[in-house]
Amino acid sequence: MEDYLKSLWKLGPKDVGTQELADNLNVTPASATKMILRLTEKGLVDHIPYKGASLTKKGELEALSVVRRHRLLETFLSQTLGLGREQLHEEAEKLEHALSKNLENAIAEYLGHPTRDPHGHPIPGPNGELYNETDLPLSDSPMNMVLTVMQVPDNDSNILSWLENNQIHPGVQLMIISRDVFDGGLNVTIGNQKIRISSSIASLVKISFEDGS
Amino acid sequence: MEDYLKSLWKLGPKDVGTQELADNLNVTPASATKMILRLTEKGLVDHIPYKGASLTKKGELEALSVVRRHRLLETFLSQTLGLGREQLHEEAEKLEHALSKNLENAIAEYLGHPTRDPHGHPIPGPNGELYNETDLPLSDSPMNMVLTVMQVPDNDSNILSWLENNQIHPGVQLMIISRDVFDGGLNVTIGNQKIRISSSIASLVKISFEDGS
DNA sequence: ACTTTATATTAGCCGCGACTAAACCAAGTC
DNA sequence: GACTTGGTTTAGTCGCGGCTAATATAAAGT
Repeated sequence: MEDYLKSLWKLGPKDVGTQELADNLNVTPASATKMILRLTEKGLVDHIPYKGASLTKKGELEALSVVRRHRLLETFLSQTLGLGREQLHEEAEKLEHALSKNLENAIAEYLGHPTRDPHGHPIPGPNGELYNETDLPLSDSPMNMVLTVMQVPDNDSNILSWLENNQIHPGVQLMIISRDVFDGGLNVTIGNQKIRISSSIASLVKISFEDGS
Repeated sequence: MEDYLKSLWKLGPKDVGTQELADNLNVTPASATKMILRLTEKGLVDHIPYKGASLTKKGELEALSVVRRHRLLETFLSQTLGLGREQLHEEAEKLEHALSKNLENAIAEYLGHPTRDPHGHPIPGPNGELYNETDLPLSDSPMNMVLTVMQVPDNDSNILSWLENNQIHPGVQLMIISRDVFDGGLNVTIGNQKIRISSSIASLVKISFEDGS
């Protein structure tokens, strides 16, 4: 149930189709429909048959609570155990549903109430507060400017490992040198390395123009 | 399922009755019977109808794995977040089922492969190894000897809070001054305090004669 | 030996979350 | 306007883990 709310949040705020939701959760469309009905019953979701589903205010708060637990856990596991960024998502995914409010608070306290997880994703506050998102996809960013990496994806450990191997993670600075006209691939400098980033990956990395500190 | 294995282990190794098991898990006897049948089916439990159930070798290993996760988590949460001893059990209870082998290993590594949890309970090894238990109940211990507290109970936060308030926790040294003939209550000195410990609580505290270090 | 009593078990139900197979709807095509 | 098509929903099933109510069994007392 919490997984469905989280997916609806991630795929939203637009109406999400059954298929899309099901794919996201590795579940059949039939299962998704059934769950959507249950969530609608509980007042967490608005559902227009044959159209799609979206979170109600109540559902959104619930979803943000799950996201908060997830990202706090990632931060906590990274900080204490030093897990690699590419392992965090999977572990947090399992633990998030078993995290009590108490422990959530203790962890937040311990970490000094962080606002970003190790992938750079914003951590919702205890009441679902989420500050305005201003980071931009690397794929849409201007050339020849110093850019600070702010966010990397969390859910694909292959991509994450590749990024890690190329020193791309939050806080790192880089510059786009050229952009391939045909496929949108980027040539970037990072430190004194030059690497090429495919457009599909570049669209998953978010940057800001300011120094990320 | 894991909870049933854990309870059977805790109440064992004797045959455990349906009632006793059900009480331990806050569940009706009917539910316990049903689960016992399922576990028997899986080869984790031996069941003699109307008699009781006990773990098979396979079931015991599974149970020990759960206990290991539980106690590692308690140790981890205590160490990192500084949770009070009386909060640990409840939180670990929830998380233990969601702890991957990977994370279990990482935590054990981080903690330096501890052999006791914060309540002094032995932590089974990764393959279920459990060293010989030599600690004795305080209630059965001789008077006028320096005793080292080795274990306190983990599952009753009221008792645990009381013990904590009276400085009784693993590592502390105390001495039995006198034993009530009628109810078995103990008068003990601990530091320069004198306190009385009821026999029911004394039977839950385990000690050793050696220095516990 | 027969009956009482306490404990165990079975039967039948519910909710969650998954599945397959079949029916259904909305859209775009001919 | 009828038809194909692709996504959606419904119907029916399963396993897990709970429950209540009814039944069965073992053990103990008369």
